[in-house]
Amino acid sequence: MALILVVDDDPDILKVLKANLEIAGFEVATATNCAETWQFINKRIPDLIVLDLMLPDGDGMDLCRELRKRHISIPVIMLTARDGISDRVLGLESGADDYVVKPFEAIELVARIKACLRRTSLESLERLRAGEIVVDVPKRMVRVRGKRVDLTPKEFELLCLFINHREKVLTRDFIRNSLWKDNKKLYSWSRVIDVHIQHLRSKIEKDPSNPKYIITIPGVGYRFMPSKR
Amino acid sequence: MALILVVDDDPDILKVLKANLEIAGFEVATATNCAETWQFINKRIPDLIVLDLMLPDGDGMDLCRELRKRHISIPVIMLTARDGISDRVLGLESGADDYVVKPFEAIELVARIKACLRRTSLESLERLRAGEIVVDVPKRMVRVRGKRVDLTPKEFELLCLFINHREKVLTRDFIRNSLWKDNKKLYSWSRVIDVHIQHLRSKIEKDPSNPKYIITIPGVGYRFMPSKR
DNA sequence: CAATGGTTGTAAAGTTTCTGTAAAGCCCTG
DNA sequence: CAGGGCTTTACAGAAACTTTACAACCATTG
Repeated sequence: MALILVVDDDPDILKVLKANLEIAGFEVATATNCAETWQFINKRIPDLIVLDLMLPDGDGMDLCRELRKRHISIPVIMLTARDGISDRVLGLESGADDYVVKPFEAIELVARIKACLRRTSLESLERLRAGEIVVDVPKRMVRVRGKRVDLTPKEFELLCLFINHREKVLTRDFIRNSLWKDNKKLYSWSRVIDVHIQHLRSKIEKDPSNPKYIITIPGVGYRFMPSKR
Repeated sequence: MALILVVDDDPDILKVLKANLEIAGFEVATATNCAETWQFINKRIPDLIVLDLMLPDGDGMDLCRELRKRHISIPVIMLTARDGISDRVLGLESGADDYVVKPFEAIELVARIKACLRRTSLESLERLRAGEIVVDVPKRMVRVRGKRVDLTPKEFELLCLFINHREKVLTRDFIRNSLWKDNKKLYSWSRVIDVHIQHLRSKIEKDPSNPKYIITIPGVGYRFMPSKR
């Protein structure tokens, strides 16, 4: 059954929700703040997150946005305190899939969770495929020739970028602008990209010194070739 | 609208798929085995093929390989029986663009078909053509008489310049100002341009010593003539 | 008609720039 | 403070660019 991560700073609410969700047949994990949430997510990706808007060490919306930025696209249901319209709009804009206004009936939450899971399981388009490589974006899992491969966040983003722009030549400028958004500055002469390419090759190529997927276009950039049509 | 050819030996599946795809606005043709598939393809090339892996008179992958061998490069979506070994084999062997695991939701298949068509139809834009030469700019790929040709950055820029100014005589001054922007100085007596022309000719001309595309205009420069039909 | 000078084709050598790679340092988190 | 991930650095080798030298060609000229 599906694993639900519930994040709220009120232990009473957590207790009630956990009980109700388990009755409904879900596996339940809990966290009380942003730090714990990340900690959990780094270990195991749940199928859905129930997220309180206000957390002691941060904002639920920021957390949600950050999830999306890292290509973690599992559904998020927000718990908002008041039902001010602005909160709803903000919640949905931040990438949440649904929201429930406190105080709420546990039954309603369960129903929304089920609906959300049903909806998103159909949209399983989050699977990217290129030749012998299969990327399950929500689970952040990559298989190459059937074998599981663990990628770091940067490597994962890089691979997604390549697959979404298959066959096109990506300049280093383009890659830099895609993976190092505004806040993180990166000197134009930095060789980080090349190094990440090196790491990615060593993980997905059969013979990294004779790459079949990530091809170097000297003087320009790199090209991802899923097959040899 | 796009024409989809669905190949499956189960008439029930065919019926369901046909109905769903037509609702989605596609024109649908069906076949139940390899023989029928080839028969159809010889009459009319569809925009996309949905192909069952197991067919009564052959293997979907073989059919797919055969398509590629005949340079029919329309997208193929495979229907595979189960996850597991099959997708490893798929990845290794066939030239399919995507696959869907049975049993599947019709919605997912439609979504994948749309994604696939969107990808491949966008690709046919941004293309330059000149006689037997096809240049795909974002992919930086050049085909001459159907064969792939690798160009260095300077050669590529030079070729694009020629194609964009076809039939016109380009002086060396003009070429120098176009490819060597201000920062890079280039002595007026340098012969670099001639050397690059030489390299380009050796890659795109059938007989480099009797060029048909890049014609020398003595005392002036060069002219690109794609005219031969 | 042969000599001359200017222009282009061509191959090869010289030079510069770019890339692969390993190793080391940094920074954050647990 | 240990470990993992990210970034920098340094250097060797590869690729591309440029120069150079010479042959071929053509037109003009003495």
